[in-house]
Amino acid sequence: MDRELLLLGLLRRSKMHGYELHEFINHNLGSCTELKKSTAYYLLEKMAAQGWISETREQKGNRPVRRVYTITEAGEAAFQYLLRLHLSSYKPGQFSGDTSLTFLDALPSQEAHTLLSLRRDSLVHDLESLRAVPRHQGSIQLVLDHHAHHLAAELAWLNQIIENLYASPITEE
Amino acid sequence: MDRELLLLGLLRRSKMHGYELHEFINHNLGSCTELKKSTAYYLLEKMAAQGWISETREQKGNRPVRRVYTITEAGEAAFQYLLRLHLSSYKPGQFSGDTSLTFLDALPSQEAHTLLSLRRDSLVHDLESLRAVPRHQGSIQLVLDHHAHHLAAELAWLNQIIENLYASPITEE
DNA sequence: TTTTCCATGTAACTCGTTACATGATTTC
DNA sequence: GAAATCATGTAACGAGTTACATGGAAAA
Repeated sequence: MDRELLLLGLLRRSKMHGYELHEFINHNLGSCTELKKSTAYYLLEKMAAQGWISETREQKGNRPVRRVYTITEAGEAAFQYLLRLHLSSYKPGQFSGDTSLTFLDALPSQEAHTLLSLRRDSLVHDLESLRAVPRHQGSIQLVLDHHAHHLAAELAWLNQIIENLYASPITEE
Repeated sequence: MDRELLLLGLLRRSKMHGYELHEFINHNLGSCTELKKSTAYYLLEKMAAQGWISETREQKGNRPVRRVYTITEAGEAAFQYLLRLHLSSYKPGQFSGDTSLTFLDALPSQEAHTLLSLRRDSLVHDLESLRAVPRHQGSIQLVLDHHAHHLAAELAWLNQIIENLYASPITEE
């Protein structure tokens, strides 16, 4: 229902074909959301069958026929409904690698330190590349900011944990 | 691979049966992680087949036979491997309802305000119930803290957005 | 005595991914 | 002429959930 919303929302702006949608998402939201090509095609077919979008065909030269999708009235209604539904409630979801944290004390604190430092590195890397993304207009930027906000929060937290690991080892070994 | 790690980690502490594992997770980590009963049974069977855990049977009175699982050497090795693997890298994942944020500007700012306030309410509720959880020892507490940290970050962010919605409406209508 | 808890199981299903295959077109 | 891009498609798989079914035991 989440990815449907995404596709509907994009089709609301302008009609597009599958490849185009996938590309747009990857380029503009790739750092926050992922939508595989096959998933896009799959969802588009499904939504077309549901009557949320309608399909017209285009062809250029000898290339595969483009299936260009337009949002329908039913689709617009679904969009409006889903948007409100998702906006109005918070579902925590999982935070990155929490499970492994559960067992951090199974490791010697020195190794825990090393591993978490690696984690921090990959986090910093993500954060940097996110900040390198050019600004968007409207609420797309909101999503990017949101993501960055969380990464920053995670970084702060990680730093604190790593520091504490020096101060008071939590090892059992 | 994440839930496997969780089950292995718990079985490392003491042997348990499926129901027990599920209950432990729900009671102690329920606010951060979810693991459905059937998923637990399913994974336990799979891991037993893989040789990561071994099964013994117990029975009390006339109740269904308990399948009690013990971690094997192979399981311990897997645990050690998976733990390091997961600890050492950060995978951002999705942040709550980001998709809907992408299209926030499709709503009149007053309604956006109302909806996000609702979202904040549910977030505050989650945060409060998380803080009501009694403290645990060791790194289980780490996970709870981590979760709380993120909820707090999300709350701060949401508050800021909601405020901005007053200051400078982003509506198109 | 009715509800909740204990303890399992399983068949069907959804969602999404992986890993392929095809073939024209543009760019280097 | 090789590589990347355009544009689709599909079969098979995996993880996890839903929804169901079974029954004894303990608690209200």
